[in-house]
This record gives sequence, structure tokens and C-alpha cells, in this order.
Amino acid sequence: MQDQTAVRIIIIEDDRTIREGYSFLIGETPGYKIANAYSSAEQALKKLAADQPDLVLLDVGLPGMTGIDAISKIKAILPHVQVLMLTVHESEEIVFRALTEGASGYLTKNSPATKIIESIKELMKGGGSMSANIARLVIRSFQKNVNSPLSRRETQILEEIARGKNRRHIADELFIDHETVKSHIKNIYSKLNVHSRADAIRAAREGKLI
Amino acid sequence: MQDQTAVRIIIIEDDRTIREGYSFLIGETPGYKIANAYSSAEQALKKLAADQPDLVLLDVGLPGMTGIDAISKIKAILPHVQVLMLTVHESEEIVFRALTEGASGYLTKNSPATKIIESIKELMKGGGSMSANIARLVIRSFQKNVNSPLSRRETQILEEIARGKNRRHIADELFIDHETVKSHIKNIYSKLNVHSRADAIRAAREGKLI
DNA sequence: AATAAATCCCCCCGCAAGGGTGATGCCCGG
DNA sequence: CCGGGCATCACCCTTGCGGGGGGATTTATT
Repeated sequence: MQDQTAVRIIIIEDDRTIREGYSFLIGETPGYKIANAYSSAEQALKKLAADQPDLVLLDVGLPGMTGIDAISKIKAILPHVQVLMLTVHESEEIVFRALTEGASGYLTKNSPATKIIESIKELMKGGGSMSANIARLVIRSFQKNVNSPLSRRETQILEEIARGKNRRHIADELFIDHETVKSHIKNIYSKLNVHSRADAIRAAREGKLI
Repeated sequence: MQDQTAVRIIIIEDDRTIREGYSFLIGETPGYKIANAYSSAEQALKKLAADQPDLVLLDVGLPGMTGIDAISKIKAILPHVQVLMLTVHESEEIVFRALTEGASGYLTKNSPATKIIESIKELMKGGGSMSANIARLVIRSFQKNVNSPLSRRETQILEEIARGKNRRHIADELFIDHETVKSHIKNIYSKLNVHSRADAIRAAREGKLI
């Protein structure tokens, strides 16, 4: 049977209706099978080695250990498993934490069934997948603020500061005197209302100036 | 007619066949219309204000000004226009530059027609969109290296250093003596084979240790 | 028992960092 | 035409941080 080579999927989701819905959906899709389904991360982790899933559908809002914390534990047991977050949470912090922990995809729960199946396929092909609203968050995180109070040169120097360079190194790299660098830094501090490199970096990151 | 309220799209793409293919595809889709099509960014920029597009389909590999450089110039004229990159380039550097410059989506040219239309719809709804291979690049950029030579504490301290904090601040935040911080930093330098904060930050970013 | 991690301690020296004040030339906009 | 932002350079000052050199202890983990 094709079941022998089907992609093995487990689901960790505390809402029974949703869990069974996903199970049915995947069970109906040729080439994919549900290896198991759990209502908590703790239960799933105990059986993970036996289940040998290729992919984990993971909810964020689990009782006990959260889905976020579960990601790294799952990956510690099965390093090559794909983790697809499926959740209502759209806060920036949760999304970015999920991605840094090792999730390969992030879908919001209003996603249509076809999108879920499509995402699973993309992940198994080595791709990534995000809902459009999540993609928007992620893409925005790359973009700088267009209304920066800093001049071009000041921004450039602040970027070097954020790389840990000292005044003399910055001066050498930009072919200017280190006294000039000092002046720029003083102006940057004044504009950002800070008095140290650490505060300048923090202010710059918060305001997406660099 | 619905044409009066249709989403206005312009295409900047030097390959005539592809340009006309997209034009046809969009022209056939209700609610969307091609306001204009250009084979270079320079030409498009001259007419941009008159075209008043809601969305720009932009190729990276244009003759003359590249698509990457065109993004910020387009956004300078029409700040709220959506820019969707449609290209063969998948190099990390180009993808990330496009996103930092302000693109809202990034599709590779092997994308099926339905994916292109779907992405346009998502962008106009305020979402983002990426091909799966691009999404994987982007998601990976958030993830840290699992084989870090640094201990947990060392990683933590290196992160603070990358925020520009000095030894005393780090000590206060972690409730340890500043001499301890110093020792950790010495060990970090030794493990990374560097001799300064700047080099440590560079090495850490390159190796995705932080 | 042995190794790594995390903690703390002392020495040294140089110069980087932050603050103050001021000057020059350039170009833009009112 | 003049003010102001920008970029450049200059000199003065004080503090103490940064990096390098030693070594020691405790805990956890293997």
C-alpha cells in the first residue's frame, strides 16, 4: 500500500473538535497519514520516538507546556522533523519566537483546508510556509523606518556601532578622521536622546532606524 | 464598469514574452487591470505618477537600474504602492535586500499563474506573500545554529554584548559579578578565536550563534 | 575520576568613551 | 541672503572600560 511510504504526521492540539477535524482532513489526503494525535505536548513528547513523524502540526495555546516551548524539545528528539504551527496567535513576539525555535511554517487557524494541505506539501519539499498576515509581519520586520531623524552618514555610523566597532575602526572604514566619527556619534546621541552606545542601539532597533 | 474600481497594476519586466504573459493573465482576471507595462525601471519611474498603480510587478534582473534599486524609488513616488518581486533570483542577499527596500512579496518565476494572482490578492488585502523556497530562506534566517560551541551562559552574554552593553551592565542584569562576566567574555573570545567585541559579534552573526 | 560550566578574584596598562566648545565649507530652502 | 542641516576636523578633560595575564571554587554531568 502507499501507506507504507506515506508522510507521517502527528497533531498536538488540545481542542478535540479541531484535532479530529485535522485528522480527518489529512486522513483523506492520499500520501499522508496521521501517526498519532495528542492533546498536550507532554504526552506527545513521550511517544515521539515511537511515532517517528515526518511532520508535526502544533498548536501554540496548549495547556501545560506551550507549543512554543515544545518546538525545541521536539527537535531535540527528532532533529529533521518539520514543525508547522497552526494557531490563532498572531502577536509578533509569538510568531518570531516560534520561528527562532525552529518552526518551518506558521498558519493561522482561519486557513482553509486546502492551504493546510498545501503547506504540508511545501514543507515536505523543503520549503517554508506562512499565512499572508504572518508573512506580512515577517516581511515588515526586515524593513527600516522611512522617517528616520538620522542623516545618511549618521545611520551608517550607527550601524557600525551596532556591529561593535570602535571609533577608530569606523573612521578607518569610512576614510574619515576619528574626530569626525566622534562628532557624528554625539549628534546621534543628541537626536536619539541617549548617552551611550547601548541605549543608542536599543533606540535604533526599536525605531527600526537600522 | 468594474474597471473603474479595478486594482491598477503595472509590470516592469524586460522579457517581452513574460511581460505580455503576465499582462494577459491579469487582464483576464476580474477586478484587476494592467495600467501599463514597461521594459525598464527608468521608463516606469517617469510615468509612475500618471499611472497611479496600486501594485507593481517588478523583475530583479532589469537592464540599467536593477529591480532592487527601483523599489525605493518607486516607493518614494508612491509610498503606499505594493511591490511584488517576480524573479528567478533566489540568492539570500538579493531576497533580503528586496525585503529591506520595501517589497511586500517575492515570487520565483516558476510560480504557477494561480499563485501569482493569489499573491496579488493577498497583498491588496494587506498581507504578504512568498514562494515556499523564499519563505524557507526567510524563516531560516531567524533560526540559530544548534551546534554552537558556546555554553548557554556564554551565548546569553554574547547577546548582551551585541546590544552594546558593557561588562558592568551585563553583570547587573544577570545578577553576577562583573569579574564573572569578564571571565565569560574571555572564554567566548577563546572559543571564537577573536580578540575584540566587534570580531566576536561578527563571528557570532556569521555562525548564527546569536 | 574527569570534564565542562559557572562563578569569583587580583594584577596591569592603554586608550576608548562621553562631554564640552568651536570652526569650516557645502548646499538647500525660505 | 541668511539660517540650518550636514559632514568634516580640532583640542581639552576625566573616568573607567576593555583586553590580557594569572588562578580558584563549586556544581553538574558523564
